[in-house]
Amino acid sequence: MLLIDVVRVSEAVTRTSARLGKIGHLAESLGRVGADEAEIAISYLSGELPQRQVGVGWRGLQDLPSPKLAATATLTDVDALLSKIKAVSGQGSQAARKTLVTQLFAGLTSQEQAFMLKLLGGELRQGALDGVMIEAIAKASGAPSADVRRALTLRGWLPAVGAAALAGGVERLRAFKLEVGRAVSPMLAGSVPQVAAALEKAGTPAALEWKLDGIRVQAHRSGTEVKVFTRTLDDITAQIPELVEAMLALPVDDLVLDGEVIALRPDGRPHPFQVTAARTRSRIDVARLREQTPLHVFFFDALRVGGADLLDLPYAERQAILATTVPPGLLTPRLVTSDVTAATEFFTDVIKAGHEGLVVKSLTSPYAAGRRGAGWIKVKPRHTLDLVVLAAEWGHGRREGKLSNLHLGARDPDTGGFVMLGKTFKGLTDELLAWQTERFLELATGPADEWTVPLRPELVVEIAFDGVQRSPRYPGGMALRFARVLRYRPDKRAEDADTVETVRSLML
DNA sequence: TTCCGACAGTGGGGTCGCAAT
DNA sequence: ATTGCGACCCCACTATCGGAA
Repeated sequence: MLLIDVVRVSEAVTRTSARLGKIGHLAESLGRVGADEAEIAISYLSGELPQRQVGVGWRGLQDLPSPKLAATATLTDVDALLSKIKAVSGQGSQAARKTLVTQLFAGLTSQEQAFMLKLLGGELRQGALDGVMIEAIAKASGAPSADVRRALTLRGWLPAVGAAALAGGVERLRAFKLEVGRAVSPMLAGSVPQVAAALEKAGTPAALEWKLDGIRVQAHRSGTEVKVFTRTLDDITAQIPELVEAMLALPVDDLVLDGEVIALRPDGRPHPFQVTAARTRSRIDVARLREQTPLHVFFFDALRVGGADLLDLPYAERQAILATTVPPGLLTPRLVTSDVTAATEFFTDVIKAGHEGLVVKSLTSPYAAGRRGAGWIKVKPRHTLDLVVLAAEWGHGRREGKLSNLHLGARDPDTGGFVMLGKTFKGLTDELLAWQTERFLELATGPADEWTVPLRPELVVEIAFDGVQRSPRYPGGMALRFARVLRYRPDKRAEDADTVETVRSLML
């Protein structure tokens, strides 16, 4: 199949707003693709590369050669070149990489170039990713979408699942099994602001578990072989020897467990997330790092124990098996209750212990990939501050032409000025977006650059956030984590905004 | 007819490893 | 030695579609 065919389908999908229409376009093209190119087509049309990443980002895509006139590149051609680029990037030669990128784009028409730019930049924006592609695969192959989803959970990579479905329909899909050593798509959680609401959604009794602010891990053991995967299915086995040892110490030698690793202080309280992140990303001299900053693992689910697959069991049963498999010290603290008061107390306890919040889980739900908000619901406390809008940035995509991203500042009584604490674009409705664009342009003090409009510091906005973290970037040495807009405060003036001292007192 | 679950889009801060400067 | 880039950890929220109620 030619790349141009895929590009035309992507363009049609982008133009079509109805989801069923998008699915129709995608399914039609999957019906035409050959078996040897199915994985590539599915990959590209769901916005990813078969290589996952090739070491080329926006910077490596500057100064591209002029386009060809005739579209002759096949999917196989393009895929082979991308594999070469990935290999060269791995060896670290920027010049060789640039040569290959130039070669790739020199073989494409302007239409194809535009597509590959978006694909490599991870910004396809055609309104269809995995969720829509699952339905398209189902439609093209004649298999129920539930079977496609199920296979995706077990295999962890949609193009392989799609190619199998196109080649052999539902039978091939049902042949996918959990394989120890190969990552499974992890189950995700939705979120609500209150414990009571979470209980209601999950159904009672529900399991309440401590939410630890660390790194999600999926640990596999087959005999003496252990592998550890992150939420996005990257292999981080080498970075976490503590977890490897913990897995090998278990009395069962064929298992897959789900949990969280986190760096704890000697007193058992958690380090800031940044400490855990740094530890789990470091690959050099891990032996020394683990002495300074040991990682602890807390398991909360069992997908396979002693050769038995547990994914389809209700959570309560998986939990019971987990509890007999791992020692109590490695289990995530939990409480099973129907009582809102008891649940609220448990929430208070976990916050007092310095952790992030709770995950409320239905006792009856099976282990299902991707589906946020179904069986697992997280609850976290929310802080708020009244901050001043210092500047705004022009938005992209559906926010083009709107001032979108806000620069937030706290008042500094010593200087009479404001100290920037970060940015946010979250929480804005279309109406608010339109209003603020108009209002900001009245307050503009002149464009600083192409993207940012500095403002007279007059507007006060109420911001919700999860915490204050140490920042190497911002002048006050601190930044807000997960800041989002709650509402504007027209009743407040900049002089009424919260101060840097208030913010500093929240940083621990 | 209304409601609501799932999905995609729009970006945020921090950190590491590596190549170029 | 420092800087910039790519990748990947953590992530919240709104708009929209279409099936469920």
